[in-house]
Amino acid sequence: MTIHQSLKEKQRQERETLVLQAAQEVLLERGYHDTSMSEIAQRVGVAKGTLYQHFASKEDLVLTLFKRELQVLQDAMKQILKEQESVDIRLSHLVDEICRQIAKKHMLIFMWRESIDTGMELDSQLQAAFNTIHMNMLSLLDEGKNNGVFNAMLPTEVMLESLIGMIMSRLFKTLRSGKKVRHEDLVRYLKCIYFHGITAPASSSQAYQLSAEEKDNISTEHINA
Amino acid sequence: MTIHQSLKEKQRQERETLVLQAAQEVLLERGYHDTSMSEIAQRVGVAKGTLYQHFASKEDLVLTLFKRELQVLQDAMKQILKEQESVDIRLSHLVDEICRQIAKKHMLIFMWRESIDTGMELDSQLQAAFNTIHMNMLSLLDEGKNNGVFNAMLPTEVMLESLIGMIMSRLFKTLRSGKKVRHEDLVRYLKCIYFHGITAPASSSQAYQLSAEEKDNISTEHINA
Amino acid sequence: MTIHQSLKEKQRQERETLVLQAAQEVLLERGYHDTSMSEIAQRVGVAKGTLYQHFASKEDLVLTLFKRELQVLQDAMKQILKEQESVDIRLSHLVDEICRQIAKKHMLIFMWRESIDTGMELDSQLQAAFNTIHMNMLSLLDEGKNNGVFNAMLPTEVMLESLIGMIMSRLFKTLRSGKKVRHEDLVRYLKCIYFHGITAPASSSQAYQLSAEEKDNISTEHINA
Amino acid sequence: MTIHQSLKEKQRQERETLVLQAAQEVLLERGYHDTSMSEIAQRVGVAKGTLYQHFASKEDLVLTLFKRELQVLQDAMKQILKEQESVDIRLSHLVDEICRQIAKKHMLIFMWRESIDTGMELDSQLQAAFNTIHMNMLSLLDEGKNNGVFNAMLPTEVMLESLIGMIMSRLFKTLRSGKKVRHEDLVRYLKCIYFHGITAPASSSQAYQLSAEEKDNISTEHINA
DNA sequence: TATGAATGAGCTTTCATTCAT
DNA sequence: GATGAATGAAAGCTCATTCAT
Repeated sequence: MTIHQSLKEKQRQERETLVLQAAQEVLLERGYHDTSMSEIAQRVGVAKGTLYQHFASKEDLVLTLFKRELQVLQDAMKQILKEQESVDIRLSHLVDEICRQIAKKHMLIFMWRESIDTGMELDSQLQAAFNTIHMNMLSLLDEGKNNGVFNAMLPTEVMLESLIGMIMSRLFKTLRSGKKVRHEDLVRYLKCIYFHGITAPASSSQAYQLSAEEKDNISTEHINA
Repeated sequence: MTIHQSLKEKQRQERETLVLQAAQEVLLERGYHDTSMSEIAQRVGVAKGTLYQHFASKEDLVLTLFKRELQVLQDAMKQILKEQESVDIRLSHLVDEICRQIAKKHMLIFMWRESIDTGMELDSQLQAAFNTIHMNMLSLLDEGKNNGVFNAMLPTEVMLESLIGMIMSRLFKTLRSGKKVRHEDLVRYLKCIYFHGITAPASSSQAYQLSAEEKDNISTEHINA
Repeated sequence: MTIHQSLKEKQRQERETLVLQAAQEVLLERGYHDTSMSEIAQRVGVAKGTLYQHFASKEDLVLTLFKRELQVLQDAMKQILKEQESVDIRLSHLVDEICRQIAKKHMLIFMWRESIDTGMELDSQLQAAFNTIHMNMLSLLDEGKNNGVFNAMLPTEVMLESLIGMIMSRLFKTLRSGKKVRHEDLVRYLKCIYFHGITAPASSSQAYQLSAEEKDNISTEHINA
Repeated sequence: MTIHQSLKEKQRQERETLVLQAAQEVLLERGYHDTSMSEIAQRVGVAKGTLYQHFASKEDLVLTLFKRELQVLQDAMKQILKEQESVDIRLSHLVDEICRQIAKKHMLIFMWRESIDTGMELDSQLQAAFNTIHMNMLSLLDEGKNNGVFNAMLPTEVMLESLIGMIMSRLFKTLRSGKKVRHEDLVRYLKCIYFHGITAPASSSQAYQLSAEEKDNISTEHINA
């Protein structure tokens, strides 16, 4: 009986995953409003009604998808935060991870936009997930400011939002789709700008230059990570 | 006769402006798809049909709104590009201007998002306007790279997209709505990060430091908040 | 004063005629439902509101147009009926006249169709006009039957409707538009069929005869009705 | 499974037929433009949306109805053309059939009118069906002319259009609705006029013949008038 | 439990008619 | 009188959701 149930439960999970994958596809192709329950059902190969056995509504379906995606990010983040590295390197790794997930599917960008633009009342769980990520990143930035690694004169919130803005921009859609820039390079440039700005490194004093040591560090650890 | 006509024309313009304002409101609140012609009409206090005397369709209405907003930006940009200042200062002024416009109404952010996310076929005029702005900013960045002011190792496109990403983020919506940061400070921080990155300035030289003038302007309470 | 009034009245009449002409044009091009008051007004070069000073409604406008057209037919008919000719020749002339009017503008066909197909409640005047024409033609046919010129076994109503059906068909639209047949020939063929049928003229024997069986089947009660 | 499917399919067909019947009713009562999907739905007793599960659009619904009706005519025509009878008898049978169908529901008349008057782009299938019927009738008439049965001096197209005009007139609507004439008689009269004209048959023996003198009279006066 | 036809609220758009100027 | 912007009822159509099978 238990086995039977767990088998059924397993099948249920599998179907749910299939639905979420199909939903992701359509969502990314058409956007929230032009995504119809019919099309999702069709892609999975089930009837519309079946979707409603897994999800209470279209919104619920999308929210669930969002949560799963966020969970992946949260898990990766947990690992990165535990690393025995300096803040800047941990932050660098985190950026790598986010960009990697974005590169796979632009779901993160999509979520971020939808959750802001539409009224789609983020339910408490999703809100919490966003908050956790938010807090963790703020902590990282604060730690860096306390350590003298990051500029203490910048409000941490502004630092965070700037980073998210840069990452969640059209960068990946536009530049990657045109095949102009390799993903790794793109991320490296991004981090370079975020950490050091676009101003040219001072030739004489090396203010903006990276020391040879630092360069090695970055190219091997931050950038190539 | 001329007076009569100009009076009617004036009224027409006024009503059209009212419609566009109402549309802007609803658009910002609900997003394109959840904005209904009914609600716009209701807010202006006219009948639905009246909207169609000014605009051929919902899309036309929104596009017109977009064009007006972009025109303001384009005009300001024209002035700024003519300034007899160094590239970094001109770019700084441009960022000021964009942020000022965003602060007034978040229409720019909205436009930028909608124009990317939705298929809403940007008509050729709007496309051209976007391109002009894009080109001008790329020129500015290239000039800076040639002058040795900006980091020549960064691809100009990436520099541009990063800037736009930072500006068009939730920053203004989130931080300004919470009244945590004064607008001027917010812009200053933003530029600081974009130009110099979040890394702490090297102790010796002042490369990453804010000018004395700038420092004074930044109220310490906010920075330390 | 009277002169002044009559001048105004004259202008009024002229404008009304212009409106009716424009209406006719659009009606013929697009059909009743796709004819908009706006387009009529535009073609005349007046404002929509002006139309309503002449006609109470769109339906009234069209009805008035119909009446004028019918009046022309009625007047011509009056002359023809007075002719000192045999019935068949008078009928022939009448057919000529109707076809001539149709050829000028297909308004007659249009009227006939609209007045049947749409519910457009024919107002009493128009009804009366139709009736008058109807009666006159029936009289002509009856006279012919009494004179032994027309086949007395055919119910007059059927004779009339057949004639109208033939005339008001696609004939003029189709054949004339393709320039296949000259108008005069077309009318001649039409009358030939109506008067003599399509059967080949008997060279020797019974070309025009009905079989005995058919004759028996025609119930005399109906024919004499 | 098959049984289950066929049951569903059957129900589907039934409902579709109901919709088409209701559509036919309203169409006949009000004409294409004044027929609303709402009213059709109301008469069937279903929601508006249901109609769109069967037909892609209002036009599609009507076109489908037209095709079904034409198909019935085409099938009957096929049989008639195969008959081993003289052309005039086959044509006579064809007229019988068309009139029979018109008598049942005036859909044929309606179709014929709408297809001419409205721009309703007859889709290629319907166009083809119309053409087939057209061609078959022209062939029949030509055959008759070649056989010396029909008057070879009349253009076949004119013969055809005259016939259609007579049949598709108000005859059935008007006369049948007044119950003045029995259907069979009506058709017989119609054919009598079409085959032999309204002119009285020659007095002496041959019921329907014109004397040579009369013939001359008509051909010179009526026809050449 | 899966199905998919049915539902109906709600959307964009049209246009005859009105009425303040 | 002439004007044409404003009106608003009504149309065709969509799609998330329900529910009988």
